[in-house]
Amino acid sequence: MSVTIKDVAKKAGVSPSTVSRVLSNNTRISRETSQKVRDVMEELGYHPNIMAKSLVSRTTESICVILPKPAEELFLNLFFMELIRGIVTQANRSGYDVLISSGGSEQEEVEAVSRLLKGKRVDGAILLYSRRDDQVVEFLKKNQFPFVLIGRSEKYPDILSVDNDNVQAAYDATKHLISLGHRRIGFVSGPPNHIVSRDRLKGYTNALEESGLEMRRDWIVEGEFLQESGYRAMSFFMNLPERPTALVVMDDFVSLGVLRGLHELGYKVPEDLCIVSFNNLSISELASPPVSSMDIGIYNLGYTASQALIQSIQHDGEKNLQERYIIPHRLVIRESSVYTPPKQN
Amino acid sequence: MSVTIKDVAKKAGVSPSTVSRVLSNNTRISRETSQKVRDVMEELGYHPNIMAKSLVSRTTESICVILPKPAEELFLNLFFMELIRGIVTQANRSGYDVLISSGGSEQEEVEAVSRLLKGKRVDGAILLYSRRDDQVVEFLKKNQFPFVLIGRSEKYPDILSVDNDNVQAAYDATKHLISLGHRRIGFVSGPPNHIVSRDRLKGYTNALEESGLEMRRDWIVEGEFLQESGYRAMSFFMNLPERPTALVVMDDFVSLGVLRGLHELGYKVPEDLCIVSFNNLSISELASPPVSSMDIGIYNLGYTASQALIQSIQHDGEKNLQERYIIPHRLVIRESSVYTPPKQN
DNA sequence: CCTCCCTGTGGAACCGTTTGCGTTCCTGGA
DNA sequence: TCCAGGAACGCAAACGGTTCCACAGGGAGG
Repeated sequence: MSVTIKDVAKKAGVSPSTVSRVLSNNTRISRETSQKVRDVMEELGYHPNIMAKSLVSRTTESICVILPKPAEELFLNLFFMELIRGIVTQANRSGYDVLISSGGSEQEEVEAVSRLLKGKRVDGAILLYSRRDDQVVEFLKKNQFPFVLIGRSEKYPDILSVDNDNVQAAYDATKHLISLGHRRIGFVSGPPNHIVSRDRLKGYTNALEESGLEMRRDWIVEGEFLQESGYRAMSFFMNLPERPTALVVMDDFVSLGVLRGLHELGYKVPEDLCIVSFNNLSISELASPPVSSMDIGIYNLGYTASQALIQSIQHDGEKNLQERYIIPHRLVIRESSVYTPPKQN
Repeated sequence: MSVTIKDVAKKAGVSPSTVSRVLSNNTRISRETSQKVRDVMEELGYHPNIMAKSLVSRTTESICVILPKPAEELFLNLFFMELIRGIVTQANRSGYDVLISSGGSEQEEVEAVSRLLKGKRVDGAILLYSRRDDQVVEFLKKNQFPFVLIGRSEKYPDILSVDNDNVQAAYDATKHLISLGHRRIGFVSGPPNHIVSRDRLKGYTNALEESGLEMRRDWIVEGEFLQESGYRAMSFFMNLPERPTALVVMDDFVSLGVLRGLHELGYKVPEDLCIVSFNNLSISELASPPVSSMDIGIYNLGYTASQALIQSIQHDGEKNLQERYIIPHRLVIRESSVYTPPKQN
C-alpha cells in the first residue's frame, strides 16, 4: 500500500534502523548514507507513519482543546476564534497538531478528554476556562495529565494556567470612568459561576470603594455572554428611577446588545450612557459609536497557553516551570466613553 | 505504565485476543466472559490505545480541516467559527476527531496536508474554500485521498464539495433591491481569485441584465473580506459623480466597513444608500442599522461537509455517493434595505 | 603488533492492537 | 457410537516505527 521505512531501506540498500536514524538526525550516520537514504525517501515519496511512531515513542505531538460545555452557543463568539487561532499558530510552530473537541454535557467532556488522554491520542489538553467546580480539571489533575487552564482555578491555585489579572483590569476600566467624572457606574456581569465574572466584579467594587463611591446591588446585573443579555441589562438600567451614567460591561457582544437597545429607545452614547467593555473584539471598533474596550490579549492567551502546555509536556521531569502566566491588558478608548456627565450631586 | 489489553487479559484470565473481541463487540464471545472482561476493564480504568489500534486498522477516525492561507487575517472572521462549529459537531457525533491546521503559505499547506494524510494521521480533509487554482486540491486528488471542498472547483467539477448556489443567491439579493425600485446598484466583491466572488458577480449581473439595467464597470469594486475594504469601497462610490443608490456586498464585515464610513461622512442608511450583504453573521443583526443579509447556512455548510467526508471515507468502494451538496440560502431583510429611492431617471 | 575505542551499521525485540487460523469442547444427527 | 460442525477462545503474525545491543573495521596509543 503506502511506502514504509522498509521499502526505503531496501531500495537504499541499508537496514530499516539506518533509515530510522536518518529520520531522527542521529549522528553516527555517515554523510553519504544519510544523503542516499534521503534521496530514496524523496524519490519514493516517503512519509513516516505517525501512528507507528507515536506508538513506540509514547508521544503524539498533538494537543487538544476542549471547548466549553455550551459550545453551541458560546462558540459563536469571536473570542474563541481568536483563542484557537493563537493556540493553533503556536502549536504548529512547535510541530504540534491541535485537535478540537466539544462536549455536550460536562460528563461528555470528561469522557472525551479521558478517551483522548488515556487513549494516548494527545499529549495534553487546553481547557478554555473553568467554572468554579470543574470535573474535567478534577479528572486531569487526578490522572496527572499535562494540561493548562485558560483562566484560573480557585480550588487548585497551583495549576498551570494562563490568565489576565481580571481584578486589575476591571479596576482599571472602572477607574477610567471615574476619572471622567462618573459617580454612578453600573456593572453588567457574566454568568456567576464563572470565575472571571467574580474577579471583574471585585475589581469594579475595589475601584468604587477606593473612590468613595456608592456600590449598589441594583446596579449590578448578571447575564450570559450574549447580546440578549446586554439588551436586557440595558432595559433594566434605563427603567431604574436612579440610573447610572456609565456601564462596565463584561463582553463586547453584550455591549452591542446594550448599544442596540439604547439606539432603539432613542438614547445617545456616550451622552446618555457611557460604556466600557471587555475583550476588544473587532466588533467593538466597528460598532457605532465605536466602544471603548479592555484588550485582554486573547490571541496571546491562546498562544501562551499552547506554549506553556507544550513546554510542560516536553520537560516533564523538571518542576521549575512557571505555573501561572498573566497576560497584560490594555484599555482602548473609543467614542463610547469620552463624555463627562454634568455634575448633579 | 498505562494499562494495556494484556493487563486486562491477565487479570480476567483470558487472552488478549479475547479482550480485543469484547472491545469490538464480536459475537462468539460468551456473555459471561464478555461481562467479566468488561468488569476488569472498568476496574483497571482501561482505555484502548488509539495509536496502536489505528496502526493495525489503518484508519484513524479523525479528519482535518485546513484553514485558508492567510489564516492570520481571515481566521478572525466569525464565518470560520461557524463553519468549524458545524464540522466539529457533526464529526464528534460520528465518532470522529477534528484536527485543525493552518499553513502560512500555500506551499506550507501542501506540506501540512501531505504530512497528515500520507503520515496516516487523519483519514480525510476538509478544505475551507478554493482559489481558482489550488495546489492542495491538486495534491489530494492526485493521491486519491478523501476530501471535501467547501466551495467548488472550476477545474474539477466532479470533486466532492459542499457549496451554496452563489449565482442564484446574488441574483436573489440583487433582485430584492431591484424590486424595491433601485435602478443603480453597485457591487462590492471579494478577492477576484476566489470562485465565490465570480459566482456572485455573475448572479448580480444576471439580475441587472434581466431587468434591463445598466451594468457599469465602475460600480463594481474588488477587495478583501475585511472591513477596510468596505470602507474603501464606500468612499470610492460616494465620490463618484453618479452614485449607486444601493449596494450588494460580499460579506457582513465588509458591510460594517461601509456602514462606518457612511456614518462618518454623515450619510444615512438606508435613505442615502441601501445595503444587502452576505453571510448573515450575528454582527449584521447588531449593526446600526441592522443590515439585510443573505443567510447561506454556514453552520450547515460545515455540518454537511463533515458528513459527506466521513461518508466517503467509510464507504470508499461504493461510488454511488452524491458529489455535490447545495446548501439553501435565504435572504434576511432588515432595516438597511427597506427604502425605495425617489424616481429620477 | 596487540588492544581499545570509536564510527557506522545491522539484527531483533518491542510498542498495543487486530485478526486469520487453529484448537478444544460440546452438541446433535446418522 | 462416531463424526461433523459450531461455539468459544488462544496463538502468533502483522501494522510501521524506534532503540538497545552486537559487531565489523579502522585508527590510535602503548
